[in-house]
Amino acid sequence: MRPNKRDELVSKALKVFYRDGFHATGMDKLVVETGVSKTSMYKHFRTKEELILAALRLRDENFREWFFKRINEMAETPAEQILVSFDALKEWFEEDEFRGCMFIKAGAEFQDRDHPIHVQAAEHKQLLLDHFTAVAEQAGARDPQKLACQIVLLQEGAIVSAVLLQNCDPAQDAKDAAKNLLATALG
Amino acid sequence: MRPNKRDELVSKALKVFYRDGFHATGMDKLVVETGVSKTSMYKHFRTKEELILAALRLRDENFREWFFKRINEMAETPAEQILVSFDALKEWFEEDEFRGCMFIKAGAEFQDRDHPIHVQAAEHKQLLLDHFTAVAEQAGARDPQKLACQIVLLQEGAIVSAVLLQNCDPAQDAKDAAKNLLATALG
DNA sequence: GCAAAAGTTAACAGATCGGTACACTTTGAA
DNA sequence: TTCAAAGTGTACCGATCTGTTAACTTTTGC
Repeated sequence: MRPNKRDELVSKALKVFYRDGFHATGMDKLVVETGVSKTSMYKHFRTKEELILAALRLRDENFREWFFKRINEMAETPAEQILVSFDALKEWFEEDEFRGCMFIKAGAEFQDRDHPIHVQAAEHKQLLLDHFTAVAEQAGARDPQKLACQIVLLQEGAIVSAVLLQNCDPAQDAKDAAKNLLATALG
Repeated sequence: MRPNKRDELVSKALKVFYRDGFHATGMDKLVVETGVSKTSMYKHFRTKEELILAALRLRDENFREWFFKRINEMAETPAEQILVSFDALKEWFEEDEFRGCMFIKAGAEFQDRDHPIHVQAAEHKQLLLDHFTAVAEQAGARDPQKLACQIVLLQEGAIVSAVLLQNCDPAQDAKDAAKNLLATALG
């Protein structure tokens, strides 16, 4: 199995799953949209679930890499990095292909807490939380874990609001709320 | 058509959709779980989509009624009402049957912004936003709309975190963040 | 008590689901 | 050049999907 074909499949499947959802995307649609034959798909992945898990793994890597890189480009100090994370989110929200958070959607479609897909979605959120906990520590927060929970909570809320609400600017609102939190947690 | 049978169907279908998801719930499963014959279902609703819309309508009524009633029981002043909304959410999170927000899930399974189900999910969020905008006005906030957006954003974030994160207390974290916001918006 | 309304069971369409089987072609390295 | 690995197309499997049909029973209002 040449690894590039497999990666190509996962990368294209990711796009379709993100755009159309997991249950709503059948394997036959993936054959058409990815250009990879069904036989080949089932050589690489024994089940649709395995393919979804691989797509989520790739999404997790891609998103965190982009998110943290963008944050580092925009700010240097830990406190500023927390704030500009909302500017990065805003850029994401304004993309044409923006369709909300893939892991919130995965958790919504596979609700059983023991389901591998739900578990993997939760792991992604935990990784983000761990990152911002470290940043909050560097920033000298009184209670870094709590501050990080609150920042992540604001991020989740901004994403959901960006999907379901119009006529408002959730990224900006969340950023302003974060400013308040930082002032209290650091002051 | 006796209205109570129809209501019974919608009410039971709501439970199944909430527990198992929309795409994952077939009409045959609904026949078994609701005890209503398939023929009768399709007399009341021409399509599954119409049934989902009716279930979401009921959920919207039930949830807002419960939420606002619980808030009014716990606090009298507008500012306090905003704060105790997070205590009400916490009670919800601790229910055995808690499975996240039905409207976030509906928006996640039906992503097209023009899709009737997505539209209806967005309307629910807008109604919540309108309510808290009015409360923020009563509380004398400088920018009631913005404060309400932020409060709702914290609520959404708390719900998502309650679903996907463990070992943390999103309702409490969100409440503390809301305290900060209120101090700034009212001070 | 009787007709109409509302309900039931059960079988059935036609499409799609995840997944497999088989025969064939392309690719890459020895 | 050759040969195995990897990929393709297509037909197919049984199950399940949304939705329909027909014959029958229960409930309800008058």
